[in-house]
Amino acid sequence: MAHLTNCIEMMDEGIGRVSQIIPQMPAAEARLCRLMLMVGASLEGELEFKLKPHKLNHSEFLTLMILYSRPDGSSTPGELCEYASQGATNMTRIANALVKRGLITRGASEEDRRRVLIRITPAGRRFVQKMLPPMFPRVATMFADFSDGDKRNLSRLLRKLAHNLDQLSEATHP
Amino acid sequence: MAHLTNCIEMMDEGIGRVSQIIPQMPAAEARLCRLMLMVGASLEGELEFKLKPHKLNHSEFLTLMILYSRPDGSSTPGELCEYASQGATNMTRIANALVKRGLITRGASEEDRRRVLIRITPAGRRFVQKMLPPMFPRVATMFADFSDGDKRNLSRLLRKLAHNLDQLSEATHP
DNA sequence: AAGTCATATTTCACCAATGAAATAAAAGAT
DNA sequence: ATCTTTTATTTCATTGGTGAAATATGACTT
Repeated sequence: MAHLTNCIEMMDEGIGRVSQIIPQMPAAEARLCRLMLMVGASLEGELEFKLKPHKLNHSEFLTLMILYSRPDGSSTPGELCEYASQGATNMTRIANALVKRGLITRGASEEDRRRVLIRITPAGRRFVQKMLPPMFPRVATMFADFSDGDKRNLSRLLRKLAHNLDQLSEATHP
Repeated sequence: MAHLTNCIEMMDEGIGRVSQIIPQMPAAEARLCRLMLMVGASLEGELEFKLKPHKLNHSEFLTLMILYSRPDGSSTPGELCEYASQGATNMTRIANALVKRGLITRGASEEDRRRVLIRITPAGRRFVQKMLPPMFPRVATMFADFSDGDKRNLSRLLRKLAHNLDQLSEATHP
């Protein structure tokens, strides 16, 4: 039988029993949390699996994609840190790796010479355009049996949850 | 401004631009993937944050909770590996850590003496019962503005996605 | 009884990620 | 002109997970 489905079944029963011992527990919400965590981890695994042949990890891929998606194909380490949710140390490492492979370049900014301008190269663009399309079928398959309404709904609910998570972390680890 | 919301906005624009360059891309589905990955990672961070004061990591917590949720409070390393999605080596480590803290015990099984019976201790139960309730408010807050229909829908859609992911990985990395 | 399979642990080596602190360089403020 | 702030890099130590191979033990098969 399939792994994720197995774990979910197990989790359902487990939470059922725990909420009998501890009735104050918000059982439905706890289930949703666990579901999100499991599916998220599985999706993460899926992605890493597809990236491995290209010798990219998630952060490198994300960084490259951010650059690719920029109108001018460029950004700065600080900005990339923010959007790729990485520390500065790690971003330096990521940029090093991508520069070494010729997918991006590093250069000093004209206006503010403290800043470093990171720019995707033509080779970087070609690389993305070559590696992306083979992923499409699998992504499409994941949502193959989702109606348009399903997709809209999932999108809406995830965004709502994201908003609440932001509020939470802003309130506590500010 | 809030971090996750920021990243999502950025992602939305990025995918919009990429799908203009590469029109075959399943843009809506790609968005859902990224959303899942972002929210999942954030939730993971939330959880680790709540576990840190108790000096537990996610795998240890999950293992302990599986035991706690069992009618008889016991399991075997192999089974725990499966449901906690961990390798055997890691499960040995996890069990070591929990035994050292007196939260579980290890003993030989009666029926099959190859097996090791892992059992949660009374101290382990008390530990769980003490650490769990303080998490409830935050979990509840995450879904505070979700209607019952919202929750049902999210649950349904995540399970559907989980099922598809299982199919996918069964077909490819079998 | 011998051989094979199943279960768990240990050891070892390794890689990925993380993050704090020190450093460097340039911009901005007073 | 000096001090402060911003930005990026470097260094270093640590953590966490991973995985292969060897070992030990007991069960199952014939």
